[in-house]
Amino acid sequence: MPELPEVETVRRGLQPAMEGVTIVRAETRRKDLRFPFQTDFVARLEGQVVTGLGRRAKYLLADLASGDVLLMHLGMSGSFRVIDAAGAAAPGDFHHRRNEGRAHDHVCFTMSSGVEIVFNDPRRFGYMKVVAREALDDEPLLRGLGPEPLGNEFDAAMLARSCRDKKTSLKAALLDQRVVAGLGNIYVCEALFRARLSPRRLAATLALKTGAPSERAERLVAAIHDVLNQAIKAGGSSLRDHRQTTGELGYFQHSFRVYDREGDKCRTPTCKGTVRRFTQNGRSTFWCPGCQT
DNA sequence: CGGCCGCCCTGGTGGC
DNA sequence: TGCCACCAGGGCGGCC
Repeated sequence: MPELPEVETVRRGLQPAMEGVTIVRAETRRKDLRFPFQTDFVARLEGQVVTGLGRRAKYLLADLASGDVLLMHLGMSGSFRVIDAAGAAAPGDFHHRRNEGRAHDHVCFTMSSGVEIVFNDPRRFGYMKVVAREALDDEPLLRGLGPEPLGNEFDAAMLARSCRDKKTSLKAALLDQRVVAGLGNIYVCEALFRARLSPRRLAATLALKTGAPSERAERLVAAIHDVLNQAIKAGGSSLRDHRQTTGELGYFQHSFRVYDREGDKCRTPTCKGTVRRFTQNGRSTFWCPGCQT
């Protein structure tokens, strides 16, 4: 579920509940998520003021007054919900009692405001880790991440440079978090469609022989920007159970042009093609062979 | 080392 | 209705 737009949506949902607020109590309801919790996980959180909530690629980073940073990753199925002091999980919602607990509620933060923040993750591919801020540059989970796709340094020249010596497909290159950090299967498919580039095309063809970016690289960067910005504006995509922290659904899935549309008509007005699906590096690729070359 | 595969885990869906 | 195979948004370790 969570690619960059979904994680950014979660960050914006959690920010008012966390920033400037103290974690009074941190509770882990099992010994591990993807990895075992650190033995001092709870101790390093309790009593700490969250001074800021940021994002790097698909990671959330909560800065703590102690100088530690709480790293959080949603994996495939992780979500947060914010329960206010009255017990409502969403405005006007009085059906959810505090501490009621649902299946797969694994972590609960009780904030000094009375708000509870609950992390739920059925598949447990998500994880949390507390790291000293000065050790963040050496943190294995973050080291090696490529540029933020919406950041200033990510442009056609940079993308072409990091792809020019690759032997792999454009699809695989864009899913490689070292090339650009935060895209997943959905937004890679959508960006390639919008840039009219085939997922099978060699990544190296983003660079000219001189090493300069091809016009394709310019188109691709613009398409990545567009699709991510539009998805963030829509509150992300809700496939299956992804929700915002309020429980509301994002609605960008209605704007998909190829993802999950196998057999449907291509949405390019002048194209009579059909959306196709095939497996690439073990994952589904959706594309229109009529539009994408 | 680059690239690819298998796997971690649970749940929903679609076919029979 | 029940059962089962298959699929899913991520990313790591290990293998070639």
